Amino acid sequence: MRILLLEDQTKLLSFAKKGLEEQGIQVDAVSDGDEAWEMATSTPYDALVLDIMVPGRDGLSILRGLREKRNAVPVILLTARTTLPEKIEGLNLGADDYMTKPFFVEELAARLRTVARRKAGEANHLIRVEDLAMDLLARKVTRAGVEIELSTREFELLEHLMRSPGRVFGRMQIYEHVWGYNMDPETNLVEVYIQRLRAKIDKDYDKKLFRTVRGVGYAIGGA
Amino acid sequence: MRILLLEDQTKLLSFAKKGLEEQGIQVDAVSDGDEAWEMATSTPYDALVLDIMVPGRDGLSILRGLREKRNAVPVILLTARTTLPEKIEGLNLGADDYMTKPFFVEELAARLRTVARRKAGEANHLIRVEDLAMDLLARKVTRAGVEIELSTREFELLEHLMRSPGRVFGRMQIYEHVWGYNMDPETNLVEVYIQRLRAKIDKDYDKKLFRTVRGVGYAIGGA
DNA sequence: ATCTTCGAGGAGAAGGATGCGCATGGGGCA
DNA sequence: TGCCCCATGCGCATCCTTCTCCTCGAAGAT
Repeated sequence: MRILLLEDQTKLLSFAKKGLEEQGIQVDAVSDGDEAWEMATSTPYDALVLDIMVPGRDGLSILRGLREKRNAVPVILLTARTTLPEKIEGLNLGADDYMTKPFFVEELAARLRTVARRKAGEANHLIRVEDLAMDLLARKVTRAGVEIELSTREFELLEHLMRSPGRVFGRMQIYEHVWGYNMDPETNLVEVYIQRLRAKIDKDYDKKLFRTVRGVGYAIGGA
Repeated sequence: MRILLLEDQTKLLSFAKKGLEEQGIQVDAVSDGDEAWEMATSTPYDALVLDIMVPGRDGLSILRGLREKRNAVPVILLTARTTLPEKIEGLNLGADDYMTKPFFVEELAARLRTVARRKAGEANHLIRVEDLAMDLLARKVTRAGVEIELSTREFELLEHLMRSPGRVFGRMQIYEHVWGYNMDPETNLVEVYIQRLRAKIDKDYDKKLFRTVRGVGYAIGGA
């Protein structure tokens, strides 16, 4: 799970980030609203935690903007204890939960898992590996936000690999899953398609996501 | 979230109740219109789902009665596939959305969350995708402000696509939603209608809204 | 230890076959 | 008379095969 955390008190920010990461939640931490907006609109997070009062774009404004763009990412708002009306407004705007500062990091982590799971039924069609994202419903793939055109076979092969990042698959295994029948030992289809995916996905980037394990098979990411 | 569900086919009623509750929606299920009226006027529900054709007070009558009492609770109507005029009448009476039976429970749940999130009274019968706008009430479609004439089938196919911008639908899926029964695998109806919509909507514009995903289906818009 | 050799496995490129989706015209039905 | 549906031919993206060249790594020689 990867989230964006917006909070302008840098001390609290780093404290919360650390605590959440101990619980296995990846956190991108920012203290400026405009920066948060940039990241929220360019990265498919599993959830956002937004402080309402921050420099730049405030949390409510970001939330409103996202919902107008039909972005249903789960959002938890952070409010000062006094600002009740804003809580209400936040929930009306489509926030999933709110927390009053100060808070226990453990509780924030628990709520994050809850809202992420609740939305999972609607939104678990996203698979991410590093900066590579696959949207199963829209059948689109992007790397670093740039869309990549894939044919049907290419897409399905990539999907299979991305569902288990880091895991090495043998050729037979891949063939059975993606093509659906037993492999003619003479063919090199898998190699050909791996090569095509490499050309489209790894070519323009320094960081290579595909990994060849000689004599065994292929894996994506996870290192 | 707690809702009232009125549907006279008891089998469908219990099935839908179960499905919605799995998604965390509390459901009071009734099969009689008079009973539904009693409960709707005495309990503050987050939304109502009303079948139009039921024994006792019918769904449209309940809706009308509530609006006359200035009750702005969100309402989704259930209609048979054939009854087009009643959809429009329902929207005119202040319904927030309609669904054609049979429907997928997940979709009903999604729409419930949508209408419940909206502020009461600002029901929105406009669906927009980029510069393409569909008015469900007036049953009119415009692109860049220019009105486009569509036949009934064309309209309903477009409506289905526009309700989930960017999402790719398979031919069978489309056929089941728009035509309502199982597809003869030999027909190419969907292709023909997509082609017609393209001719009317995409032809004169540089930016193409329709997207073909070979071997899978079609989508509209979506970034 | 380091270097050299060699075989198998993998990368890469290119061309033919396939079948999906586009396009269009015509017949049937309210 | 529109609208809906069916049927047919064609073009092109996709798929798969084939062939060649390159790379890796083991094993023996120095």
